[in-house]
Amino acid sequence: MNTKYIRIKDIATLAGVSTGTVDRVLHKRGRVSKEATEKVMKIMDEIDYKPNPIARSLGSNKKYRIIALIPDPAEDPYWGQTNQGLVQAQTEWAQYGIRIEVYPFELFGKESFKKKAQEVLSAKPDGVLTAPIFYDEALPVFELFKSNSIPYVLFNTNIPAAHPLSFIGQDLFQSGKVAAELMHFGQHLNGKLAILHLDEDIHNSIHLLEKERGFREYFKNKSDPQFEINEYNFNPANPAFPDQLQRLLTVPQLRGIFVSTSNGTSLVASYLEKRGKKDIRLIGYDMLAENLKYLRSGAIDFLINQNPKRQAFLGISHLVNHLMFKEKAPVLDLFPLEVITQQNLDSYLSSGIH
Amino acid sequence: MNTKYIRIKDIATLAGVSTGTVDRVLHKRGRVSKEATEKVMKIMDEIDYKPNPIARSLGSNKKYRIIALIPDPAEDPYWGQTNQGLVQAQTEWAQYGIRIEVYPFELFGKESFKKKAQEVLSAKPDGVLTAPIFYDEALPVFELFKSNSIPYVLFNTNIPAAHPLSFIGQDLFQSGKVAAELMHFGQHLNGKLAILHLDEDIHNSIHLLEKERGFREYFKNKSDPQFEINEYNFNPANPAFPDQLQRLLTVPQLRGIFVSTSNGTSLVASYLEKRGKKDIRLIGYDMLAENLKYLRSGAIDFLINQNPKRQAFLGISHLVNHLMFKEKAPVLDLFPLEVITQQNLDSYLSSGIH
DNA sequence: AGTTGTTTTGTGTGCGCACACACAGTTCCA
DNA sequence: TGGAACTGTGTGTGCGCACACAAAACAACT
Repeated sequence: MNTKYIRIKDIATLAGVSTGTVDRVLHKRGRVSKEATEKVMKIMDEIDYKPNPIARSLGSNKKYRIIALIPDPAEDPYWGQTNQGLVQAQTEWAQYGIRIEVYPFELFGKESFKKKAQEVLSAKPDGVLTAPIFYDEALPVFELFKSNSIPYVLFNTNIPAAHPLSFIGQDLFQSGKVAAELMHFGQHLNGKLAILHLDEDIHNSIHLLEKERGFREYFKNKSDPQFEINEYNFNPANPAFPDQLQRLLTVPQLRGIFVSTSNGTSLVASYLEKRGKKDIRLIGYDMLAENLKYLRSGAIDFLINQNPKRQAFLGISHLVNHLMFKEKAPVLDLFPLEVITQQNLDSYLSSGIH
Repeated sequence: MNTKYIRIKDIATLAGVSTGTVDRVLHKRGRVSKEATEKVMKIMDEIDYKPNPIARSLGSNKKYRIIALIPDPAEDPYWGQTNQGLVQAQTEWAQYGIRIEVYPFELFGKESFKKKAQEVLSAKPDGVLTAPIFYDEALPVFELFKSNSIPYVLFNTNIPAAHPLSFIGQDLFQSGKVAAELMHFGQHLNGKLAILHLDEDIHNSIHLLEKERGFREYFKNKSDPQFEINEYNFNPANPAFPDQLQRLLTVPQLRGIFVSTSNGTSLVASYLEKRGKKDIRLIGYDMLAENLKYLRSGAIDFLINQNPKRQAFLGISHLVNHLMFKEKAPVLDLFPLEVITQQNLDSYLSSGIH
């Protein structure tokens, strides 16, 4: 159990060349004769050389610039939490010479996204972290990143076709199933359930549809109480929205509402509370301040935590590990589907990011 | 936003001394005149010097030995998971010259604990991670550690009086409340609830009593369905145990069972399944293989995840950061009270340790 | 053989820190 | 008054690696 680690110097000795040559072979910098390369390669095959990441990052005294291309954090509390993760990552990695710049785009602005993406490109960062919420617009951007060999990590919404260095997020289909399970649990009366999408353009929002699909899937072979499931697509920007919502709440035998977006839940909760919550179960997403308020009051029964803060933080970490320590990031980093209740809420708040 | 970081050399220049002197002041090695110390201290006050942990660990090319003093992992699946966390920590930190040794003691053996603790002491490790499940026996051991200035981190069970470098675990009182909340949720009939402790010596097991206290606390101001709560202390080693359990399940109007230990839950579940689960809700702890089986089958409704694996892993990490990077570990690292259900189970399993 | 150009190889320096060691200055006592 | 014993201080080396640069080897021409 000797923990004596092999150094470049050792390889050099074994191969009968100098450390410089080994270095060149390791980094594929060329300028090495065929013979020397082979000698080194042979030793490398025999020995499991693991470069010391600490010495590596000390030696190559590089500064890295990472750009986060995300919806404007000021515009939306969910993305505000994302931003917190970035700030935390910045603090954590600052001493290693990592600089994180945020390029915000408008939450519902596809054009804004495209424009900012271009800016990111011309800024030539060492790495990019982004949440590709517009599928159609995102894909060509990643082609550009790829051809400029800028590594990029995705979070929140996955686009496997983009072949990112890493994706960080949740299994949204399964997330819908969890919501359904919680909706179903302990119910003893037949009735109706509502899936509520609060978005401007539901058809371009795969992530919401995935959740709905999971939700419905769960109930396919459940019959204990019999439920009729309906979905509603409301646009909060629509003036008729409050009316639509009011009407929804008066649907007879409504047993529960599942809100697929993090922002809408508190709104529904407020309406529900106003007219007296008559056993209508409410399930939504994320620990936004507003949501927590209604979780505490009991208007919201469960929240599923997507943990945007940690998603962002880990996104940066994966990039840093890739750039700085040449470690390979997990292609898929799926977060657990955390169930937040009135009673475990504080334990989540105080635990920060692990 | 200049990320130019301050080095020892810079401080030396500013203070008008050499780097060696600064080094001595920083490490309190003595052999420095009052004047020089003051000069350096003055600069240190003005400037926020953060030593580069990377260079630091490279420079002081030290190897650290950490001993984990835990119940025998082979004896018990819960502690088996703990051990997995240690293995993972070992892999992670091996390249930094950290060696982790496990000193197992018998799960119910106080004498064994004392004996092993002595061995740990004479092995003179650089740090110790331990789960002090025997309160009375643990305290004097920590006194010894302290007087030998061996830093120690506690997990699983907290003994604040031991003043460890760091404690990692959960708020057990709150954990009981979460269990109660889940037990209460969606119930609509009056009846009885059982708290089940499966332990040899309940009175020395503060952690179980804490959970019970939290459980009862929750129901203090709940009356929607009216519950009568009884606790049962069964000793699994007792031959009468199966009978006792059988009898418990036939208690009329029993609505739910809360098992305070991770191991017992699956046993109760098996009995429950055998006689047909008639709406008796079952809540227990931890993602042990057996528990997961019954969670999947529906016999167990919820598990609260104490995450022994991550507790152990982070325990080591805190120690390493303390030893190697001289970072101060959080005195209290409380984990979130994770609620595991049939549907989010897999997302937890696949996510590993974050 | 000499010059120039090209490829290959080795050596040196620095990253920021820890720590050993050497040196200068002081004290103390024979 | 010389030397030992001690104190304060600065310098030097090494950690393992990356990378610049110098040196060497070779090739291709005059």
